[in-house]
Amino acid sequence: MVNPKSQCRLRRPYHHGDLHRSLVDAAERLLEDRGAAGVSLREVCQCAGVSHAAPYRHFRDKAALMEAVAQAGFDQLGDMIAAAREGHPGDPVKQLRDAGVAYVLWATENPERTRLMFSGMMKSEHIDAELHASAEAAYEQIYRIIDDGRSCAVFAGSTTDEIVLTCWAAVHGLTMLILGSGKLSPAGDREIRGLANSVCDTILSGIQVKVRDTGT
Amino acid sequence: MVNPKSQCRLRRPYHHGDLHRSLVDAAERLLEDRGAAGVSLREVCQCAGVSHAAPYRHFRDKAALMEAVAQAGFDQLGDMIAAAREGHPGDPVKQLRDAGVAYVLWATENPERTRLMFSGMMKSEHIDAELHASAEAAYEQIYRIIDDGRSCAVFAGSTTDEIVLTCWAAVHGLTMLILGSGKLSPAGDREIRGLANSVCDTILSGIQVKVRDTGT
DNA sequence: CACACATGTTGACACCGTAAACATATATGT
DNA sequence: ACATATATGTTTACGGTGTCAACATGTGTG
Repeated sequence: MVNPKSQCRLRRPYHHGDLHRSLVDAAERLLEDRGAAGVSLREVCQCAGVSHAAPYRHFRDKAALMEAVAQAGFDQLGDMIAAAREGHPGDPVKQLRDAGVAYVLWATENPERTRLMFSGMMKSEHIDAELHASAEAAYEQIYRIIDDGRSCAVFAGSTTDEIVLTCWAAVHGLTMLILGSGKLSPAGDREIRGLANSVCDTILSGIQVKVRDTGT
Repeated sequence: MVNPKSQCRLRRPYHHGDLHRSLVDAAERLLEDRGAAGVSLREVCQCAGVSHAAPYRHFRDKAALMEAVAQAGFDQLGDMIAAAREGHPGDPVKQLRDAGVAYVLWATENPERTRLMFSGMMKSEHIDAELHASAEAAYEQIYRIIDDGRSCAVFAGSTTDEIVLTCWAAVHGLTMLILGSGKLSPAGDREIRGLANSVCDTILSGIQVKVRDTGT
């Protein structure tokens, strides 16, 4: 039941269609190649082809818009980890390794989004419930890997949560060091993969049940 | 050789004395209880009792001022780690554990400064050489711990740098998760200490030379 | 077809970072 | 000692930003 007029509505209808989405996309693009400090709401608007006050019909704040961007990031990141998990059914070690590498790779490919996700924005105040849920979902993926590993006596350690925390911390920390310090700024995926694997190795050798060493 | 006038110079001499320092201090205070987004150069000025353009005699930028704050942070952090190292001479395991705990504790006590240090500010562009040096010095402390540990066959692993990276990443990652996600927001030092120790344990059990298990 | 409502626009405001022109205190050379 | 140069702080001004209120324009519903 399409209004005949809408068939030839080719240029900027007064109503934008899906501004919410367009704004998030524009903000995402702008964020990734200008850095968080360099993204202005007004430019996002201009980039989405609307006036500078339009976003206020869809987002409470500039902060709220950025929260939406962060949430989208968490969803993507969670999917990457989920994929790693489903890629090696029944093999928690490989799952964990792949998940770690995927985490680092995604983050280095989306540095600004990653920074946004983890620093400050969601810091306190009134984090949106949805954002929190998305972040939780990503965490959940790793939790399952570790929990499976403990069920089949592959991983050892006091608590699942404790192991998850350590793994997440190690991978996340590596990520942040790569993104942040300028100290580590590996050129390509290959080197990043190497670092990620190295960190995962150490962690794994710390949480795997020790293989009985029967001497030479 | 004091000018007689200067003896009774009790209120605001036209020249501030040590504005550089005052500005860094004010920025630090303001940063820690308003968050990075809420610190305006103008308010820093007002807080230091000078006009809003005064900083430009001492800092190229607002960014440069924040870099100075970050640098001070790295110096403090490095000192904490150095103290942990010197607290247990000849015992790399304890050194590493204490350093890790000190790291996390300092960071949670100075959350905004920590966020500033590691996210974005130093990201690229033209990081000040001094800042880089301070960050490097902190890293150096951990390097020495690991290197000592390898020298006396306490730690095992391919490269010292690789182990340092993993340790730093794990501790730094834990820190960032505590600060960032809202997921972990431990109330007091006790719980933070517990988490830090837990992470350090796992790492240590991954990098220590395996004790020969001779059976039950 | 009239009216309510959602969505987008315009204009205004206070604030911010920055720069140029100006003022003042200290240092330096003679 | 005094004049002058330099370092440091102030004033004024400008463009850009986030946000809000008033207004305009479509869309849906009786």
